[in-house]
Amino acid sequence: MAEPHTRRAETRQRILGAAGDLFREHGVDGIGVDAIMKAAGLTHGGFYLHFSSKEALAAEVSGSLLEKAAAKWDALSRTPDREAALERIVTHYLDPTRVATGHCCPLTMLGTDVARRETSKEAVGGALCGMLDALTRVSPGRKRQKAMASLSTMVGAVVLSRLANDPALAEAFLEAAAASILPGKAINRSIVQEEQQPA
Amino acid sequence: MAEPHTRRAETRQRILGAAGDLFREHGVDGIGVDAIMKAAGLTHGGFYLHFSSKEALAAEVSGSLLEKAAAKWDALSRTPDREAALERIVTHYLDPTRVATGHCCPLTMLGTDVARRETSKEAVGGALCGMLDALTRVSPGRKRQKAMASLSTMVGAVVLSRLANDPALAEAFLEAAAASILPGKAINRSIVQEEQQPA
DNA sequence: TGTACATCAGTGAACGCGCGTTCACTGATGTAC
DNA sequence: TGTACATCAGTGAACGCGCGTTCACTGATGTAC
Repeated sequence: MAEPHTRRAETRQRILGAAGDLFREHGVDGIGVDAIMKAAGLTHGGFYLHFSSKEALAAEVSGSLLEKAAAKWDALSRTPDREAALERIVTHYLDPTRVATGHCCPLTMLGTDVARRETSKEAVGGALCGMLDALTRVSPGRKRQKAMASLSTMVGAVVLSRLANDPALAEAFLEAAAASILPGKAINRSIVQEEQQPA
Repeated sequence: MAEPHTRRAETRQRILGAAGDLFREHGVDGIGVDAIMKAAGLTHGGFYLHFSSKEALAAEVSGSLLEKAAAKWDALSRTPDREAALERIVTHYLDPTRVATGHCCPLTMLGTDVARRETSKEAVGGALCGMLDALTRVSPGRKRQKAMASLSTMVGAVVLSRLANDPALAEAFLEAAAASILPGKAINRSIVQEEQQPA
């Protein structure tokens, strides 16, 4: 239980995880290094053993969060039933409980933060293309332009939903977006919430 | 040239204007009160003569920026030719030079900041509904759901465009969004850029 | 018109605080012989 | 197996700095008589 470089790498991952949660909730400028380290169960002094600066951490967090999302979409998109895959991606992305609790796409919570930081933009570029590739694969006619519009709709709907102070309006944005991307589909909430409903 | 309450009100507006620019560029947490006051041609001490706190300023800036946008859309939407009005709103919103220079919709630049602040959310609620009303008025069939999806697409496209580090990709997001909202319309850039092109 | 006073917008020094970053140190684990 | 040393992850005090906010003061303008 004492591999040489394992402990260090594990700690690093723990810091990345804590930073991901806190950056999403408070924004990069809204939370300090010491709060992140405390959330990771450490003291602030050790931070620079793992990252060269807070900005470097922000870039790496943004990149890794988005890569995780891209990998998920990629896996979902490599299926024979592309129509069902698109529906799964969209319905999961626009799930109201995920949006309301803040467990939603990093693009919508860190988007402006990333846009203001050159290093973060670079770190995120590859994953963004990966998400577009996956979405293109399952879009009608496999049109990239269609995928870009759908992604825009999803991102915008989540941003607007989190910004609306009326809960009904917040949900309406998500539903309108889903209906516009999946025309003719009745939105099947049970797919998403299946484990929460006993009956 | 010395009306009693005019000077104070003018200064207040100057602070609001400077804060609007700087908050959009750096985020609310990314710029200080003293930088805002300096940009308004004042020293930082006088700030609290006009606003009770930085948070209060953030809420008022968000609200007033969005109300300005809502008023513009409202005026544009009250026209007999609703199809042309929609095209104008969308084309102006998605204008690549505006997006690239940061002179674009406050929703896309302050959205996450507002979503994290209860007072800002409240200040913005009315204007958001106003924008939706205007967009509904000029949407096909005057369907509110359609307007909500279109607004989502526009907001998301601008967010993604600012986040993409490849300029071609950045423009592609805007074009894809316009094409999806205005189907069958060839995008007429000359409407937007008419004063920049001599010939 | 002139003087004395009141009002008011703005100044700039000062405050306490929290931030990002550094660094001398600790203590646990791994290695050599 | 035991001792001596090296490595390394993490600690916590300390740094300089910039932040949001306060406040005693200034100087220009408005008002009273």
